Amino acid sequence: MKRTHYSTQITPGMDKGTVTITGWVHEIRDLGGIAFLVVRDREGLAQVTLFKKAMEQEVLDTVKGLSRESVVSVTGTIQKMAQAPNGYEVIPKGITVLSHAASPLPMDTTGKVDADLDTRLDARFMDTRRPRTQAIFRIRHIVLRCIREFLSKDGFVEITTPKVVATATEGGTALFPITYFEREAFLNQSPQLFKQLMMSGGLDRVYEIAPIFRAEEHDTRRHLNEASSIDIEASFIDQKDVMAILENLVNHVYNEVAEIGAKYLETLGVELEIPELPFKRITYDKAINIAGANGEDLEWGDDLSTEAEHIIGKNVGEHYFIVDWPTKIKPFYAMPYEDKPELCKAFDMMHPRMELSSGAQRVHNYDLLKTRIEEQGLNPDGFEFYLNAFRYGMPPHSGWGLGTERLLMTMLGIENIREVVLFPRDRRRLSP
RNA sequence: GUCCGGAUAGUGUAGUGGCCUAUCAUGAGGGCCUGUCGAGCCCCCGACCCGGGUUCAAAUCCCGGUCCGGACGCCA
Repeated sequence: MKRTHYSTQITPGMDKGTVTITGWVHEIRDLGGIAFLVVRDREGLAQVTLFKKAMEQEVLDTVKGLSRESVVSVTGTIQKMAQAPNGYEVIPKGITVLSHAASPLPMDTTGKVDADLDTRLDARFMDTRRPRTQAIFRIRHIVLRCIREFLSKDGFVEITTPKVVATATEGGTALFPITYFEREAFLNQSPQLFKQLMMSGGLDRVYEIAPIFRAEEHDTRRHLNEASSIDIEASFIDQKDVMAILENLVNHVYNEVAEIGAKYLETLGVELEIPELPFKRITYDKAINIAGANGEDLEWGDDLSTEAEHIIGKNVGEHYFIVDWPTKIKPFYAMPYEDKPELCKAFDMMHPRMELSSGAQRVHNYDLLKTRIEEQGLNPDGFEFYLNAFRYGMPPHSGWGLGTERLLMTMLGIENIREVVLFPRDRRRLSP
């Protein structure tokens, strides 16, 4: 039962060697006197060939009783064979059925018949057996791993902040209320306040990759109610510095995926276009002018509409930053320019299709922060745990949050955000 | 939340009033076949989302519901 090799670790050069492979019955092709059993594991496919005359009856009986997607262990001899896929086949000595799969299957795993996304998500355990779906999640792993490597190398300390929080007073998006013993609590919408606390806390540079929860009833291909956010916060640097970190990170991730994930990109039929450095910078003023010149009129101080994002994205054609936003449409913690306080040191990082990230230099002055909270129509009393950290030595600092799913879907040209999350949570789906 | 579109075998589909005892593929069951690789061939099984209405006649038209897709809105 114990595997000696993944399917792709076996080579024709191992001719006559004995191996044990494990996996799922992908297909059985019975030609009469000869039969082919294709076993699929995480890495690929292996062909097991049965010459019926030369095979023990026990092995033949086992194969006869096999259903597609059953889990098997096959021990046999490697046969170098030019006609076989991968140049080798396994001549079995013994086949063990570890788990018998019922039929009919909830969906096809071989690529012969499509399934709707909804069907696939209902049967996600089977959907991820498909090479295509598996490729997406293997790339997701590469992305997350190399982000951790990149930030760690750059001096960032990985932290974990609470997802269960007490107050709904952070403003903006709607929160999911939950019951916390005898009190009401909420699922956190962002690690923003906590990562800032750690600037006062002296960690200097922190990052977190964790779920965020938004109770908005948005129902689009680029929104989720539970998403994964990549957040950084760093002291003694400004918004321009963290923008440089962000664009370098994105460029690095693309390069790593192109190299390490080449096999999976091929499975997906994706030719990665690596975004060039530096990303273009356009001001908010220029952004609304571009939108206006193309028929989407916005008042100064409006947030960008979906249509405006598309127009500007098409106009720019590659990753870009929008900088110098009106202070009033950015959160209270974005730092206003000293000489022009109606603008702030906030930025959005955009892919032509959608927003990927937003960030800013933060307000680190207690009085200004308190004023800004009030100006945004919020009550500073609800922010005591947060504001307190600004009273006893808070360094200037900056940071951003980057949507993992949006990074992935734009990278891979995937239309629906649900494709890049194993078990997406949206307006309707809560299971599995 | 608003608007638009949709729901037919396990899966993906064709079918816009009678020719539907519902198409095709895949799949399941059975059979033939010693080099398949989306194997091939033969037989067979399996479906009109739910409720109401119109009509001589409804998968098809109308109304309500449920579910799904898309756009927009909402969105640190």
